[in-house]
Amino acid sequence: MTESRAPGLRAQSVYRALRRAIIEQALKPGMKLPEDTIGEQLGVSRTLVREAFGRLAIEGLVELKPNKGASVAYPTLEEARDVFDVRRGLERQVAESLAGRLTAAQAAELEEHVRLEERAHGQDGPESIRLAGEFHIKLAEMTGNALLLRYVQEVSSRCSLILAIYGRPHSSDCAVSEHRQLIEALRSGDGARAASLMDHHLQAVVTRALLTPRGERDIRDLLAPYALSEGLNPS
Amino acid sequence: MTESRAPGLRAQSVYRALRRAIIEQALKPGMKLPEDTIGEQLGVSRTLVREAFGRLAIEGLVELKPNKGASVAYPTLEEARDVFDVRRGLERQVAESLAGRLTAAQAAELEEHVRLEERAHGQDGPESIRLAGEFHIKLAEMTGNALLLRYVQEVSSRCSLILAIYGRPHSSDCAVSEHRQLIEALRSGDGARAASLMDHHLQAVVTRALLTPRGERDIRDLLAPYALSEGLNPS
DNA sequence: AGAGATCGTATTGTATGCGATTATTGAAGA
DNA sequence: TCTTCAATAATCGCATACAATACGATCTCT
Repeated sequence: MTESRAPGLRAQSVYRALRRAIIEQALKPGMKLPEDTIGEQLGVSRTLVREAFGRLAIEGLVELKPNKGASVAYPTLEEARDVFDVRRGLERQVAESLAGRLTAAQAAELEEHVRLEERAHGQDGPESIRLAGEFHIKLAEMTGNALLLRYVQEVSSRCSLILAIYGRPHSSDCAVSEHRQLIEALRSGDGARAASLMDHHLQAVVTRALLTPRGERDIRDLLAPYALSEGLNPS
Repeated sequence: MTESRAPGLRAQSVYRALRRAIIEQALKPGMKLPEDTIGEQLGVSRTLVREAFGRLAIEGLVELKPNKGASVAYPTLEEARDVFDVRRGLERQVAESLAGRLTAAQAAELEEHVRLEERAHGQDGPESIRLAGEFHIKLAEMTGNALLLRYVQEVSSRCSLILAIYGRPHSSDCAVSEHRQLIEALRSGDGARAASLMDHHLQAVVTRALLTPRGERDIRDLLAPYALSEGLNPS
């Protein structure tokens, strides 16, 4: 009696565990993911691990090369742009769909959330990042459109991964004030304005996080830590 | 030597086979899908079938109930609306992204495609439906955004399934003329107009296919074929 | 010593097996 | 005849077993 739960639930647990581990960067981008090691660690067989891998691969969080196994995805800058573009489109739709249809309770919930964000601001903990992400998820939930929610969740995950790779140390990715404005626009029922705000907000995230040219900017910066770890002295 | 192909390829074959079978309604909505029957039929083990099921479940083509197995999805009208809503948003984005950026070759390809559609019009064969769907896929491809393409493919599949359930006999789902107008708008670079055309085009598909109230409209209509097949005589 | 071949090990891809859960059949009782 | 319940059969969830491939180390030959 290890802990036999409902069927199909352990599979999902594995999926969720890996997903979180990737997003929180316990598993770093590019890292190799051997099936049996992970299965062993999580107390399940390779079967379930593979199942989780399949799902994560579809969501773009792991890469799955034939006969070579799985590794944490390492999106290229091009893929990153694609993801952000789609995300903007998706969340624009969220905003349009929500404008003027927000119940009082929902608006209150959002404002409470923003308050939490505000408090967590300053501390650069993962808390701040998580909250910022959850704000967008909450909005998607409120549309009542399950598919839209799923897509937003997916692109959000991928964005986390992307920012982990290409983002600045901690740019506190979402500005709280922008969230506030957005709520206000949604309340007032101005769909076009809400959509536009959302669009610019996400665009701002990209520029703040510096998804711009950078990238293979300077090889020295990429190599410096390795040099140090080897006791070498970069000129 | 049955036909051992590259590894991982058979898994995908199973996925594709099932996907097509569902979309072409060889496997009808709601139909039960026992793992070993299908595996036997396709010459693979349950393992690969399950893998395919997982993917198809994510894409909303099969439903997967714990301990009860898989069946072809039978979307509710609500889910159907959600899917079409998201699709409109997604394809709006396709249109905006493509407006003014169409190369001459691409435009030519689209026009050729529309010509094919026109020819296939009239015959109500599945050919006509397939072509109409492919037009939208082609557009998504041309954006060069892999994620956007994937999402559009997914919602397209689901729309096929939905129209199979709730659609009129054969409403020849896309009007050729609307495709023509759209191409013209894309050429001229008028993004707003292209987006709007796309939006209305897809809206028109919904109304043509009668995704409106209907549904559990009249039980007699649903039962009539069964009565006939039993030699019964509906009053 | 270095380049290349060869063998062993690790890891993946797929099939099969076992226990558990659910569906189905049939018989007994009302 | 209809219901109820039990036994059996079918199916699923998951682990394990086996085959194929890729990776790495040793060994050889120049």
